[in-house]
Amino acid sequence: MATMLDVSRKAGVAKSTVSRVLSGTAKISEETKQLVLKAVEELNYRPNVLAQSLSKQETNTIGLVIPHGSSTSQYLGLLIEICQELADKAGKFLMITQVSDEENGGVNSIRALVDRRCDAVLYYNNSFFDQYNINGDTLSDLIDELPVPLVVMNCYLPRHPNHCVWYDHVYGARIPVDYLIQQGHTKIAYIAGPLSQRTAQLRLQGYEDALNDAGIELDSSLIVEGDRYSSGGFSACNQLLQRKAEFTALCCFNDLTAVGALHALQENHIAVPEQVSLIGFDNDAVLDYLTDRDFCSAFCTCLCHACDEFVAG
Amino acid sequence: MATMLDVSRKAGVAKSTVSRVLSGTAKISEETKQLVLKAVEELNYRPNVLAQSLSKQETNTIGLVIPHGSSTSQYLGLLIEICQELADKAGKFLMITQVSDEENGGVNSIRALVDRRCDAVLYYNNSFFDQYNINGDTLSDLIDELPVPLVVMNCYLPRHPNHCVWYDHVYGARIPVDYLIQQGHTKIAYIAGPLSQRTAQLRLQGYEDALNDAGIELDSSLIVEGDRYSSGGFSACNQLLQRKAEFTALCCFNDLTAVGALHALQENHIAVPEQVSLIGFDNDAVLDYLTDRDFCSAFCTCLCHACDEFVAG
DNA sequence: CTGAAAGCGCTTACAG
DNA sequence: CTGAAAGCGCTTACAG
Repeated sequence: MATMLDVSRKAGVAKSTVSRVLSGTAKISEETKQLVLKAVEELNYRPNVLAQSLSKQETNTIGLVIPHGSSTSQYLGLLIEICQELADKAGKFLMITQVSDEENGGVNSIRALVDRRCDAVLYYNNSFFDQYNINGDTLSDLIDELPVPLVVMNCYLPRHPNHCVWYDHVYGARIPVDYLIQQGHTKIAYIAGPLSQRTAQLRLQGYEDALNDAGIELDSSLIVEGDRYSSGGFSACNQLLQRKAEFTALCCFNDLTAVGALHALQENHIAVPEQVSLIGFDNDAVLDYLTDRDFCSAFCTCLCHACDEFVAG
Repeated sequence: MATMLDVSRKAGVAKSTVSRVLSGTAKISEETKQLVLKAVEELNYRPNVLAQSLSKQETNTIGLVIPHGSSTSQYLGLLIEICQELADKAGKFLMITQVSDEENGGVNSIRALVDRRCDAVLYYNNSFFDQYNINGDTLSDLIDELPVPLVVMNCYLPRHPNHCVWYDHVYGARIPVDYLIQQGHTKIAYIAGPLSQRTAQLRLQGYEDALNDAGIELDSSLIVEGDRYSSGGFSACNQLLQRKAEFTALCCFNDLTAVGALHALQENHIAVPEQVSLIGFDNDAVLDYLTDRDFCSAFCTCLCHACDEFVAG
């Protein structure tokens, strides 16, 4: 591979002159400039970015750490797409790496990007998939320790409110419930996500808050735990039916759960939405492919917690 | 940020000694080793990977270029996941970057990774999404020119058969058709993908080959073009029905197309599979969420064209 | 076992 | 406008 020294020799100038021509940071006579460009062309020269970065003490690179095990998530692709677009606009190189399936995988990935001297690092905290999820304190410690900015997505860090971007799950989850109440429902059942997960806890909280604020008494027999997949929604809904729970509306942790619940209701000949109003969450792409689109979905289109939106379809 | 020089001074040894302790490439007395490690610890020292790479003339890094606009693709996440896993096993760092939405975006991304001295680069050619798709000749030229190996996925390069991994779409697409023929069907309709795309052409070819080899005459009125989405499958199927085409089986470019076709058949009160056998392609995750799973899917689980599989469900 | 020195391929004051 | 030299933070022959 040709180096800058090769180019300078071929052009009969100093290395520094080649550097100046290529960077355009100094006045160079047209004549030598052409000499240099010709040599660059002939040698098919490309600067070594590693050497440039080391010398300039900056890489013009943003690091992005994506979670492990998220191949099924519809968010991942969107996240990458948006980050790439913003990086392009800012003229930065986006260096993406995925967390490995090992202890401290997340921290290791962040450090790997810092060790490669990214000017800043973005970390998407996936509360669901990573078995080796980084906890908030560790993330906060990292932010304090690292020589470059670390921004964490999908996780609230009390010590570093300006270094994190998170969803307001409590608020987001209560919107559809408020809507149902507004429609006159009082017997509203809820199929939660896996309650060991914070997101699921927070959304359940939103459901409870909405009922409380409306003066509707909480009925624990109307709440069942699902697993965030359609199969969990199916069995959870069956549980509700078996215990003869009375409800006119059913709110679900997410759309997949709602799909499962829909199947269970259909099997039990309960008409949706005539007998039971069904509502999901996420505006999941899967909704486009349902034969029967009998429920609506609340969704969250923006990574910023201020932008939650709700559409009843 | 502490450098190796800082560590060496703190430990009272030479820079080279610190390097040797950290790399473990030389015998070092236990005493100085401890001195060095203590200094490393106290200074919270981390080696600069850029400097290491420049000095060692290798980065131990594999580059992966993923296509632009593929946020909706189920393959992307899986591709990343598998590459990451393999890189981990090999002890390599996987540097991922996404193609920008601009002219020469693909080539630029590949070069960006080479300029960062990746030891090898993987490029996933996405025939559907990239409007600025790299053509085969350009890719072959790149392979010849680049100082590191470039491997292209999802594209066959005649000049570099050992630098590409591709799907055998013709073969893959004929398998379900062969199956239908074997079941006794002779009137088999086909909803193609967008025929401006190579993948769609090749799969249609597979359909035609299967019929030819079985001695069944091709009937162009049984072939309609879709758009690879369910809406295209829906309208394509309606076209077939409007022209009163007679068929006992319907084969589709992919599963989304088949989902659309299913809706159209249902609307026209045509029972699946009693009156029409329906078959898709991909084993798309969307199948798990259908209320009526009345068709089966051929799928391709492996990136290697030798591993196509078929399951009739 | 350890150190001094050269080198990786660039950039950038410093001179002229 | 251009060159010689120092420096970015490492590794690795070369000595001893």
